[in-house]
This record gives sequence, C-alpha cells and structure tokens, in this order.
Amino acid sequence: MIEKTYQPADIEARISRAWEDAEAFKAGRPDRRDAVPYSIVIPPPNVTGSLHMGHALNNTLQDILCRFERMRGRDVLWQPGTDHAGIATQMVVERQLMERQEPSRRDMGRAKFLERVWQWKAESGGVIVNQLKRLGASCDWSRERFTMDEGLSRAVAKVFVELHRQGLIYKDKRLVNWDPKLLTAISDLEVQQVEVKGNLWHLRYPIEGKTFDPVDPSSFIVVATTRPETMLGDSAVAVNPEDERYTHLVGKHVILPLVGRRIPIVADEYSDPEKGSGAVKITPAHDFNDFEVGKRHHLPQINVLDIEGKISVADNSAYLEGLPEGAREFAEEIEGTDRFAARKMIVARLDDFGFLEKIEPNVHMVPHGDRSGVVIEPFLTDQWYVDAKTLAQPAIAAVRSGETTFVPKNWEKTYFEWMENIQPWCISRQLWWGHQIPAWYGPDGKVFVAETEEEAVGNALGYYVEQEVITPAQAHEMTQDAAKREGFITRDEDVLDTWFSSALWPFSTLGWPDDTPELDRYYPTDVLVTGFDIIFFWVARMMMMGLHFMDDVPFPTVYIHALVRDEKGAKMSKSKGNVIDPLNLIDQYGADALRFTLAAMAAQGRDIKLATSRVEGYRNFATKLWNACRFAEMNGCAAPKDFDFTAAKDTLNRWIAHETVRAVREVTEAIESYRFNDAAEAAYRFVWNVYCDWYLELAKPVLMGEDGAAKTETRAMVAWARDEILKILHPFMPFITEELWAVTASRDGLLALAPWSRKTGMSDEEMSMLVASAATDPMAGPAMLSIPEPETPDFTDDAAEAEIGWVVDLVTAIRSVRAEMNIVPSTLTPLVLAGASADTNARASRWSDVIKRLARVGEISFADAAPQGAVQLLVRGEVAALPLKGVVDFAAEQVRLEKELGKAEADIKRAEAKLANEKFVANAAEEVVEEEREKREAALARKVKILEALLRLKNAS
RNA sequence: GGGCGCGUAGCUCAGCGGGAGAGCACCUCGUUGACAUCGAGGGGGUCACAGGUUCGAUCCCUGUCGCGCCCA
Repeated sequence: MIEKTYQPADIEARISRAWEDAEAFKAGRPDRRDAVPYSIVIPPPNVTGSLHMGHALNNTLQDILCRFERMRGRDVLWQPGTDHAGIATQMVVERQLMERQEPSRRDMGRAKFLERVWQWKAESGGVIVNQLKRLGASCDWSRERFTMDEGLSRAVAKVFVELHRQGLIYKDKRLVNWDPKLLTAISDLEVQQVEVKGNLWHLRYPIEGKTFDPVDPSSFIVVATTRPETMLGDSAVAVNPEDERYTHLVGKHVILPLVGRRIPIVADEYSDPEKGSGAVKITPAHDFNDFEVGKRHHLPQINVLDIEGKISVADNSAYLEGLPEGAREFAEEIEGTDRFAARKMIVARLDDFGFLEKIEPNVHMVPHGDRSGVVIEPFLTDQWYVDAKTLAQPAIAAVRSGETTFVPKNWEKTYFEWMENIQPWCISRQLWWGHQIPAWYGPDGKVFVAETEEEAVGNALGYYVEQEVITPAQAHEMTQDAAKREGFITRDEDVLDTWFSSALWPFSTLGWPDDTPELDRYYPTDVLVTGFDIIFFWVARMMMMGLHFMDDVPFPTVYIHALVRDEKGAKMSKSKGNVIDPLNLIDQYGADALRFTLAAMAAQGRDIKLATSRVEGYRNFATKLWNACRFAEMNGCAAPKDFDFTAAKDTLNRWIAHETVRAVREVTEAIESYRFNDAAEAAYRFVWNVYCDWYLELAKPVLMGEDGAAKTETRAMVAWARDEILKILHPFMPFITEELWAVTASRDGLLALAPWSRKTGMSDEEMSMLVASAATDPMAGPAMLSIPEPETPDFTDDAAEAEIGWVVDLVTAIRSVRAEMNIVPSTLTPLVLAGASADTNARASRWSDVIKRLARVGEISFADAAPQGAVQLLVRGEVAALPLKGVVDFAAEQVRLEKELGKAEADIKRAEAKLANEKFVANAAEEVVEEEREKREAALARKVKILEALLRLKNAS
C-alpha cells in the first residue's frame, strides 16, 4: 500500500538501508561478471569537510551516471573515499588541542600528534561520507579509501622513489610561497591575490662617491617600492636599458641607506620606465621577479627574514657580508622585528635621514594564504620539486589527440593554458600530517631515497662503510638498533603536498602498485566529473601520473560542471554568509527534490544560481508522481510479467506507449551526452504533462467503467508506463522511485538493479550478450573499447498520436473559450461538430465520455454547419461549435473572432512575403520553403473558417 | 593587462539561423471519483545596446555598456 502522503524523511533512511543490505552498489557482483565495467572515481572530498552545494551537485551528477549505467547492465564501480588534507586537518586538530587546553603540537611531538590526528579521523572523519549517503550516492562503500591508507601510502612512496630515480623529482633552492603563520611552503594555487590599499614609497639611494644631499637630485637615485622593509636585502638597483634618464648611472653603485651595502645599478628590461620613478630596487631573496633579475646579473640572494616573517640579520652572514664598521649596530637594533613593524620602523628611519622622498597611495595585489589568511612571503628555501614540465608533455598530447576530451570542450583551452606554462611543482610541505618524504640524510647531507626505511638505511650504511666513515661493525649495530643511528641517519622531516597523493587516486584506489584484478578491470575509469576550479589542482596531475605510471590516460572524458552560486550569483562562502546548506534542503524537501533541481539546472557551461523555489517545485513534482502511483494502485493497475506494450489494441494505450518510448529515448540520449538538464526536463514534462495530465485523465472512464478487455489492457498499460517512469526517474530521484517500485508490485529485486528500457522485444539474455560481447572482444584495446549501448525502444504510432492529439486539442480549446467567456464550471455546454470528417465524428463518439468530463460538455451532436449564435472553435482545421443560448456575448465573440482573424492574416502575410522573395525560395533549404507553403495553406484555411464563423455570428445577431 | 563566460518574462533559468519557452511569483475560476505539495484558464518579453554577414539574426561576426570568474 502506498502511504496517503509523500514524506521524504520517512522513506529515505529506510531505502538507504535496503540498498546497503542488498549490497546493491558493490562492484563486481557475481551476476555481472560478464558485464562491461563502468567506473568513476569520486573527487575525494577533504576529510575535514562537510557537504556543501558543490559536493551535492558533483555527486548528484556522478550518481546519475552510475545509476543509469548500472540499470543498463554495466558492472559499476563508483570508487569513494576522502583525502587527508594536510594543512586543513593539521589545523583542525591543533585548534582542538588549543580549545581543550592540551599541550600544543610541538609540545607533544610528532609521533604523539599524529596519533591524535588519527584519533580525530576515527571520530570525526566520517561526516562527509555519511552526508554523501544521505544524498543517495551509490558508491561502493565497501571499497572506501583514504589517501593515508597503507596501500595508498605505498603507492605514494613508490611514485616518489621512481620519479626521483628518473630525475623527475629533485631538491632545489628556489623561492616558494611561504606562509609565515603555518610555517610551510604552499602552492601557487593555494595563494589568493587580494587587492590591498597600500603605498608606493619613493626612496632615495645615495650614489657612491657623491655627498648625499636631499635637495640635490644628482646625489641619489629614487626607487619606488611597495615593500620598503625588504630593502635590507637589496642587492642592486635596476633601470631600463632604454631609459635615458639613467643611462649615465648604469654601472655605478649606490650605498644602501641604513645598511651601508654597496650595490650596483644594473640595466634590466624588467624595470618599467612608466612605473614609479623608473628605477626599481632588486631584492632577489624576497620577490619572484627580482629573483629572475638577480640570476641574470649574478646578484647575491640576501634573505633578511626568518620563517615567521621577522627580521633576521644580526647573525646573517649574507646580510653582513661586506658591510662597513658599525653596521652590526643597526642589525641588532632591528633584529626580531615583525615584517610589518619593521616596515614602519625603516620608513621612519629613512625619513629621519632624508632618504624618503614621498609616499604615494597605491592599490595593488598582495598574495595571501587561502588557509591562514596572512600575507604570503616569497621565501628562499630548499624544497622538493617535480619536473612538471616533462610530465606535462604526454598529458598535453593526450588531450590534443582526443584520447581524453573535456565536456564542454572549451575547458580544454584552460587546461592547455596551464599545462603549457607549467612551473616546477613544489611538493614538500613543512607539516607533520601527510606522507613523510621517503628521503634520508647521512651526516654529510647525502640523500638516500627509498620506499622503506630499511632499504634507505641499508643503502646509506653501505655507502658510509665504503667511504670508511664507519666500520662494518658500527653499520651492523645501526642496522639492528634505530636508536644507535639517531643523529647519523635522519629522515626528511617534511611531508608531501596532499595533491601528490590525489594525483594517484584513479589507480592507487584500485590497488596499485600491486597488480590487482580491479586495476585490470576498472582502469582507465570512464569519466571524471568535477568542477573547473580543480582542473589545475587535480585533473592535470592525474593525467600526468596516470600516463606516466599506467601508460594510459586515467579517463577518456572529463565532464566539467558549473559552480553553485547563491541566488545573486556570488560564490558561496562562509565569510560571506551566503551558504545554502544542502542538508537543510534535504531535510526540508527531500534528497530527491534537491538532486532533481541540481540536475535540471546543470546546463553545460553555465553556473548554477540556486533558488530554493526551484527545489520546492521539484518536491511538488515528487508528490505528483506519488499520487499518480496511488491512483494506479487504487484502480488495480498491474502489468502481467509477459506484458507486451507493442501489442496493445486500444488507441489511448498505443498513444501512451508511443509517448513513453519517446520520453525514454529522450532521457537516454540526454544522459549519454551529459545533458543532465535536458534529461531531467524531458522526464518532468512526460510525467506531469503527458502521463498525469492526459493519459490518466483519458483513461479514467475505462478504469471506472465495466470490466472487459479494454479495462484489462488499460490497467496493464497504466502500470507498465508507471514502471517506465520509475526507471527513467530513478537516476535523478532514487529514493522515491525505489520506494514506489517496492510498494506498487511484487518485484524480483531493487529498482537500482532493474534493467533500463531497451529496444522492443530484446530479452534479458540478448541484452547481456550485447553488453558482454564488447568486453570480451579481443580486438578491442582498452582505450578503443566501443560498447554497443543497449538501444532504447523504437515503437511509434502516428495514428494514435493523431487521434489523441485531436482530443487534447479539442478539450483545451473548449476549456480556453469557456474560461474566456466566464462560463461557470457547473454549466454544461452542448458541443456541435460542424461539417467534420467521418474520422472526426468517429473519434468524437469514441471519446465522448472523456470530452464531456474534461471539457464540461453536455450533449455532442453533428451538423453540416454551426448553429446560429454559437461560439465557433477551430480544432485541427475543423469547426467545433458551442451553442450557448443566452450565454454568448455577441459583441465579445465578434472581438474574439476578429482577433483570431488578425492572427491568421498576419501569418498569411508573413508566409507570403517570404515566398514572394525570390532569394528566399532560391537560397533557403527545400524543407524550410515547403514548411512555409504549408503554413500559408493552413493559415488560409483558418481564415476561411473564421470568416464563415463571423458571417454566421452576424446573421444570428 | 590576458583569458573564459554571461546579460532572454517580476525572480531563477532553458533554448537558438526560419513564428519566443519552463519553474516560481502574479491574476481569474474550481469542494468533478490520485493529488489544494492540486486542477483549469490567463496576463507578462524592441531576447543589454549599436553596427555587420544573410533571403532571413534572440541565435553567427565586430564594437559598446554592464556583470561574474580565472590568470598575471
């Protein structure tokens, strides 16, 4: 029995359990051993995360694809899991320690802290997974993975070691984006450029050999800077070689104010004559551009900050190098000052001595850490790098050649843009939570990279024995006892960028580096579904790693979906407070309504501005479906097991079969081409505007009438079409459809595993053969594997369409005119079909019950001409008259008819104008011209009928 | 500064070289036997603006204005 009212909250938890109990989403079900696999890896959400709208959209779309393919008989693996989110997780746990007033991370030490993180993960790491389940995500939860799992960690170590051996991972001293709060390097992509109102400080640098005088411009050169505090690390002043104002100074030196360092004036194109004074200070250790300039001119790199962004110069040999007597005094004075305080101090001091020319307000972009929010410091450090440029080449080629394609295609441009300008990828992070870099150092700093500590230590000790640094006996002791080698061999403290492990996700989750059956069966995956904001972070890197280690792209298709924004189009963010919580919407309207909304709005290439009124509308749609199923149940509708919809006799039944088949085809084709919105809309229209509004209404007289063949057939057809509806809606609305599937008939199994509609007359066996043949075809290589998709049904019936279409048009026309003339519903009007064809008259007789009920018609009769004083309607070229004695307002009716006449004449005019245009007839496609002729004929015929009607009206009045 | 995208009904959005569509909102009517989370009917748009291509432009091209995002 179907409950009287639809309450999503009542069914969702129960249905979830049913899926779980049946292990419905498990990949590799025995009954699908011979089926073609279909696999998707989930973009692993951050383990600290909770479900936001972006996740809801992303996972709804993946789920639609997975459920669709599962119903089409494929062996689906939707691989779930989470990533360990290095910085984010470490921060969460540190915050927790602080709140609980427990010892800090550094106080407790690395091992103890990591224990705490794992403990946190065990307690709180499952939040987002449970939220995905509430959304209805049909992942194979039994295969859930975490990037810090043993197996995935092994993959990370192996990849690191191999790339290192191949020279594609190396250590280098370069500028990185340094976060002085989190005390770690972060990637370019984690840096947010923020517009800041700052200043441009114009500083006077005295020229060597001249006596500095603030009023004598020839005694100094003015440089403009947004970061005066970095002047401590200046190692040159650059001017543009073309800039005639300064040519005489090139090659000379200036004496750095306050510091006393003698630095050259160099000519370099980097200096923009238009900007500031045209001369620019060069600080290679604190600016990315200056770093490059410094390399060109062999300038020293003088780092004047410590890792927390405080001035560090007192014991800094690079700083003190070549400074005059007394320089140390200033160094000690400013030592330890925070970078922003130092700025004030330095500017004030420069001003005191006349070195500050002017301060100019200046709006510019300043890099900020997206996690910490503090200003990022370009900082000179030793870090590990991946040679991304080399790895990018095959990844670029794979997209160029079409091995992997983006949907929509225009994202390929973004991909190429980034890949072709790719920089070395800094993969080390100064964190504790993450994959610790598998590199060990000997006492002389020599590095030993190996997958295990045992191997690295073995190599290292062997090496130092050979070098006679230690004796074999010492080596033996150190091998046996880790404590003995402490201080001799130490492991790199740093961990790897989280994205390093995410890049391996499509194969590490399948068991790589082991040669597992899953890897063989499910790699490459079929499609990756993700947002465009992650193309660089993740997609590009999976492409590189997949190609390098698996020798094959990780996925042939990348579907890039929109960003979900708020109603006004702003990006949702916590700080803006405009976040719509998908879980609230699920509580309020049900997961199905939310999913359907997201799918319906997921048009390609456009962001989603979510309005909750849409969610409400689709909740109403779910209610409509619910009630339609109740109606079917109340009328004893059930389809026999061997019901053949193509053999239906009744016209109405043939019509709905025709319409159903068409809807199934539309939905199928739309999902196949990732047009989720078209699929959702096609299903919506069919269910509401065809099945409910017309089919069920037209079927009522039969269902309420006497038993007989027609009633039996109709009951079966109502049930059959309902089942087709449940199927096509299932990928979008899995909960309600699964529930209705269960309660409307006794079923062999879950809807989630039921077969999608297919070509007429194809048996289960034939279908699975069709699917299996592709999988076992030895000629088809994995990338070339072309899968003959099970075809959708091909039944059509134009005659049924013509007949039911006429009924629909007639009823609609009568309703419209009745409303227009304010005829109250209780008044039944007679209907006269005037001069209609025999076909029409026969139809009217067959459908009289329906017409009477739906159009509020009393008697139906036939005549050669419309009776006097009747409202005359044109339905498919014939006149239907409503004789309404005393009801018809002749004047109003005349106005109505004249309006229609106007429309007909306008149509004629437009068509004739086109047809009279020789160029149109000559150039336009034949079908278009023919269509135009037909339009003209139809409009002409209409005009004739309307004129007749007008004439009759005049005669009557 | 470079790139991508968007300006269509009051709102949120589809569509797209041959007569403008949906949902919500609005107005009128409705206790007809699944459904008021409903049914019936209706109003509402120089498809941002200006040029161009074309027999024909909301759709293609160019420019302008406005908006969003990404990268410098």
